Amino acid sequence: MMDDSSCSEYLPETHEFLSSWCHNLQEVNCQLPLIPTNSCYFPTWSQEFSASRSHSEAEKRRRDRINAQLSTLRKLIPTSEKMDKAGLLRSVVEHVKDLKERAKEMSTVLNTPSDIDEVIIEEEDESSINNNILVKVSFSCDDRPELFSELNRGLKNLKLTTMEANITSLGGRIKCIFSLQSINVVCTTHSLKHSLRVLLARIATSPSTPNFRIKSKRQRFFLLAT
Amino acid sequence: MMDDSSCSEYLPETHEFLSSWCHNLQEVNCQLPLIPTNSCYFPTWSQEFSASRSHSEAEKRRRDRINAQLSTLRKLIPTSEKMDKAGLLRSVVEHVKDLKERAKEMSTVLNTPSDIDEVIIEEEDESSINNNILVKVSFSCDDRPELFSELNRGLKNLKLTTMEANITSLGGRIKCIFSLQSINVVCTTHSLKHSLRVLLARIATSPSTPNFRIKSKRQRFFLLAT
DNA sequence: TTAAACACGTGAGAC
DNA sequence: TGTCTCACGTGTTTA
Repeated sequence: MMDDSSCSEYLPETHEFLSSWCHNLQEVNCQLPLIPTNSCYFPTWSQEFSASRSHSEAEKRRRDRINAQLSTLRKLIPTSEKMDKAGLLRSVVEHVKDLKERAKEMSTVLNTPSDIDEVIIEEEDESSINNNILVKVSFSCDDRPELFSELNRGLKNLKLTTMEANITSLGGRIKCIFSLQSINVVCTTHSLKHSLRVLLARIATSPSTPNFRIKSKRQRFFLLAT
Repeated sequence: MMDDSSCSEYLPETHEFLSSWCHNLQEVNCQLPLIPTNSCYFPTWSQEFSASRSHSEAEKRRRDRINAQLSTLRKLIPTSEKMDKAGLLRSVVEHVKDLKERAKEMSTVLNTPSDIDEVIIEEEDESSINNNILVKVSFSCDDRPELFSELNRGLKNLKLTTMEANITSLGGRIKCIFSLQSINVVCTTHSLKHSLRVLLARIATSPSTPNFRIKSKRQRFFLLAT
């Protein structure tokens, strides 16, 4: 009944006209903001109308943001051209599950980094024999330049020496498999494992340096082994 | 002002009461369906009201379907717990791009099946020398039990013998690399390639046996290259 | 005619 | 306070 463009030309007469449409407006749930019949409230109603307009505009922006992502997804998922929103999202769910499963299978088969951070610590059998603590650590997280210096520093602090390391980096993720030996004779296996877990969890979740934004994040491929 | 449960108990008095709220209802855009002041229209309005109710119920079902998929996606995407819908979808887009990229990287590097069906046919250099047609075929599609018998039958029909085959199956996908020799002397290289492409496209898109429902029902589209 | 799908403007609640 | 997000009921369009 009233579009946005006519808002700036709003006049008391218009208000009267609009008011005449409803009575007992407190109870009727109109799509117009409530219009007091006493016209001295006009400025208030005007403000309300403007608020309502900005509200609907903000809501439109929100809808547009969501729909923009949906149409991006549509381009990413083949054969989703003519699907409705729910169907599209169902395909997306399937697709993501699928890709994750395959990525996981691949990492299992090829020992490449998994896409979830993980820390696995195993005690080697020789530990009890040699009176040394020997642990094997498998560690996955996002790759970033400072990772190794942080790892080295942390391991040094824990008085651990690296006997063997196998590092695989793929698609912005990194997987490290270490064989570590403790040179701290007073440390128990239990506390050592705990400290290691804390250290690695910290390193895994520590944010990257601000200027290291992986541009393609996935276009890097290098494979290191020792 | 009136919830669903009171609908079945709708009475003319109620209608009068509701009618009293508005006048000139043709022009006021109420959230109630239009209520003619003449009560002889009551059945019509009742129908309209019931239609409106089923409409809003259907709309609610639609919203629920969409939101169910969104919350499934939320579980699949880490760190998306407290994101709004647009943010969640942005993460999903990123995630899908990421996973696709990684899968592609992997298949490129490791010669494992890609997630899109593809047929690549190359003519071997010796073809011209030996007066034989030798082609190398790289073929990816969804894996299923009948695939090989279909392939064998198809290749036999085209009078092709398999000189060499390298087959990799991973995550419900399969990649076959064949070296094929034509024993049909009257066939041209061009027509042979075309027949092969048709055969492989048919096999790739042919539906699996009903009892072999692979869990990962991937969308497929076709990429042909020579 | 019915049913499904969408965009819209609004009220409620969070912060 | 204002700003943002969400669910809701509605009008419209298409099949």
